[in-house]
Amino acid sequence: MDTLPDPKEQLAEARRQQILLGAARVFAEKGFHKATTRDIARAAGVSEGTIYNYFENKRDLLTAMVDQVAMDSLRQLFEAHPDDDLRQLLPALMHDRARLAMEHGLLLVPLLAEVFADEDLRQHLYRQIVLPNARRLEEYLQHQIEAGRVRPIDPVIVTRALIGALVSNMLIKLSHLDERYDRLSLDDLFQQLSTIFLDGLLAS
Amino acid sequence: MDTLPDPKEQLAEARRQQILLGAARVFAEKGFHKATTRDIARAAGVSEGTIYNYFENKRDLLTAMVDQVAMDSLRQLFEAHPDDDLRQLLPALMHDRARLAMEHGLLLVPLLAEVFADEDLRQHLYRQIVLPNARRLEEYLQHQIEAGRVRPIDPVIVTRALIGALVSNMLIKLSHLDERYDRLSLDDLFQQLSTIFLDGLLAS
Amino acid sequence: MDTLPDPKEQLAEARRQQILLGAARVFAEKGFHKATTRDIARAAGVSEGTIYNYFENKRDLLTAMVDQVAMDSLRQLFEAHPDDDLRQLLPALMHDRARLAMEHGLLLVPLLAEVFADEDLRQHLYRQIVLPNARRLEEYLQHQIEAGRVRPIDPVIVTRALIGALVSNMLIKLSHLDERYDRLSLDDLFQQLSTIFLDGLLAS
Amino acid sequence: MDTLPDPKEQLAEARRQQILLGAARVFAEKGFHKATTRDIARAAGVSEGTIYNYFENKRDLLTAMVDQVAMDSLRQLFEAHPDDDLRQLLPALMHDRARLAMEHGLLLVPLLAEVFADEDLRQHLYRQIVLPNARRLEEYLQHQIEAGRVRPIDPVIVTRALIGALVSNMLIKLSHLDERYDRLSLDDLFQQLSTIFLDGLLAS
DNA sequence: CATGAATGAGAATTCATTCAT
DNA sequence: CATGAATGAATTCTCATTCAT
Repeated sequence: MDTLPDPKEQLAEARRQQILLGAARVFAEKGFHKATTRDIARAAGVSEGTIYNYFENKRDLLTAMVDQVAMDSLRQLFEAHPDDDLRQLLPALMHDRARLAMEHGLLLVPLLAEVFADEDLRQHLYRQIVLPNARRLEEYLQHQIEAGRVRPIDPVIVTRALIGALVSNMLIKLSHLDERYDRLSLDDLFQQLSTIFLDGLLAS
Repeated sequence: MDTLPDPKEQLAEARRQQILLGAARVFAEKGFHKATTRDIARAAGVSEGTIYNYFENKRDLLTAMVDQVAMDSLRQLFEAHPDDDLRQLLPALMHDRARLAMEHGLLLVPLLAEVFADEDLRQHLYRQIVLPNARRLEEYLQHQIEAGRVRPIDPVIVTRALIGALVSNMLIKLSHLDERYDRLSLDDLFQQLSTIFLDGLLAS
Repeated sequence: MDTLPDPKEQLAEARRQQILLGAARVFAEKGFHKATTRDIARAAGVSEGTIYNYFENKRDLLTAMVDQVAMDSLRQLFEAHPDDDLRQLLPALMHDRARLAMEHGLLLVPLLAEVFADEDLRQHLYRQIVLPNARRLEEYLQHQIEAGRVRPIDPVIVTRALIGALVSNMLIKLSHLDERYDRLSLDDLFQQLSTIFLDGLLAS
Repeated sequence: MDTLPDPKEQLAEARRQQILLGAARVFAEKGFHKATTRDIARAAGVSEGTIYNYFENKRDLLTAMVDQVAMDSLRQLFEAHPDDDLRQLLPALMHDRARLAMEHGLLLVPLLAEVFADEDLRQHLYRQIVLPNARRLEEYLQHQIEAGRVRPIDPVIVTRALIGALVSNMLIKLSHLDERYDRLSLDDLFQQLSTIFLDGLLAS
């Protein structure tokens, strides 16, 4: 229904994906700057020139990746858990985002690197990925607050706090920066994070 | 007791700082990769060659900066708030880390960029800065848990969650990524973050 | 009599002209080197590949243009002014060559550029265009000298002097290099150039 | 008197000349576009990087050459022949310009090529070289016209006609485009050109 | 130690040309 | 013949690092 599968366009899209995948692999291994277009071409199984038939320049590969990840939004999640309370939603949400992180593998790390290094890319990522997804959670929280089921805390801050808490823990786990995380299952991690955010630290 | 102020060494140390400061300024403005040694030399008021009398290479400037930041540890904070409960400690801790971020200004952003891009630097930063500071909080939390004042939640996870929540919010605020943060004082931000972590989201 | 209009060949010739025209337009606008085959294909309304069905390579387009211009020779002019004396012939000749320049527009400039840059092309142009046309004037001058109506000056030198004088003035006028030429009609220009060559500078 | 010979600056100027000379040699041999920076570096006996310490980019080498040639102006000539009439001045002037052409050798040809190809360079050359030199001759002619020794013909046109006549003949001779020029001495060439411009073609 | 000119490896990008469809 | 995606050689320019002065 979206687009008729014009065979030509389909082929082009496949090529795009092929190149993007190759680039992702090389970026994940060497980081953006140390990845040469030669590396990328080789990894994607095309010639260097072909890359430029599908992307403006090397940086454009990054931007395209951001948009790629952005496609995979939270919409389905919220539709699948319409009226759940936070106790069910929060772990599910973490699982979903974690699944995304695992799918895109360590590509996330070099992507983040460039996001920090590049003002424009940072804005691009924030607007394309963070904001649209965050907004759903914000709205959900707002409803819960109005229903009296959640403390009156700024949903914007909560959302970013959640993202930060999740990302930092995932990063440490995936990068094997701290061996204590190697003995910790993702389920346990999400469970504990959920508890923190739901019930707070203080013993009641 | 540490080092007698050998006048020669003092001069050298001053020079080091001078270069580091210049580098920090340029990194903050252009990011690590777009900062040329020429820029740095100019900003520091020395010649390019002189940089290499004090630092191995350009990347070493980054490493040195990490160590610089690391010096400024949490030690004093915990000594100043020995027996405080979390309600006092948490906002103070955030203020302290935020002060650090403001002091080093947006240098943090390019620093983070390279931290993500560079495996070794990532480990270096984690071990030199994150771990030592985190450990103090972990220990503190452990004591509080044992004393029954805090829920039995893994202090390691809590600590990283706190760091992530704080860093993500600060980053958005300092980078002006989201205009809603422009109307939010740091005090309010810290207050809300503290509440989230202390009391949780759920209405009691 | 030359070639029977074989409909197939006619179509091919039309295509050739179509491509050549597109190339001329692009060359005139961007110069030879900055004109890409893609530009040319687009301007000619064909695909890049098609260009290579009609021309060996990009440079061949230039050579073909030279020959194109060469077709338009002075023959008719001399046939139309058989017995005129130099006083009539010279301005007519300048007009004719100027008309040619205007017709081919500023294509001449990038063409000249490559002529200077490319030894082979330079010879090609000299032999295909300059020599055949110049020879007619040389012969005419030779007759006039033998008839005592023109000073005994080397017709070869005179001819090149005339060409140079005409081309340099036209170039400055067409390229708007000198605003004083903007207030000068072509007629006046040719009149003055003719006077110089006919009567010389010295007051008699 | 112009500049105190600062030894450092002198060295730098020598380097500049060294690079310019190398570039001139390569340009003369291969033309501007086919000359690689590698070629130029090798010909100049420096590394590629060094070129860029003295010139903005490859094209800047051309611009610098234009200015170099421009230095060598007609001033001395007019000062040496203050009150001469055209009969002496014209051949002297041609000799002088021809000497210049010989000195800079066939560098002129690739220079001209780029002048035709590059709008900006064309203006640069016209203003830096042609205009200043032409103006002296124009003024001289104006005086002679007012004194009644030269016909009242636009000095601007005459000057460009002279330049064109000289350049075209020289180019053919130096490029060996026409074997008839191989049997013609420069002196004879200049003598005939002078006669044409002074006395005109028509037998008196 | 300070200097900054010289170095040259390295990399992104372009584009004429080919060729399978 | 027409197409245009794929190719990859070729080239300019940058910049971290060295080292003679």
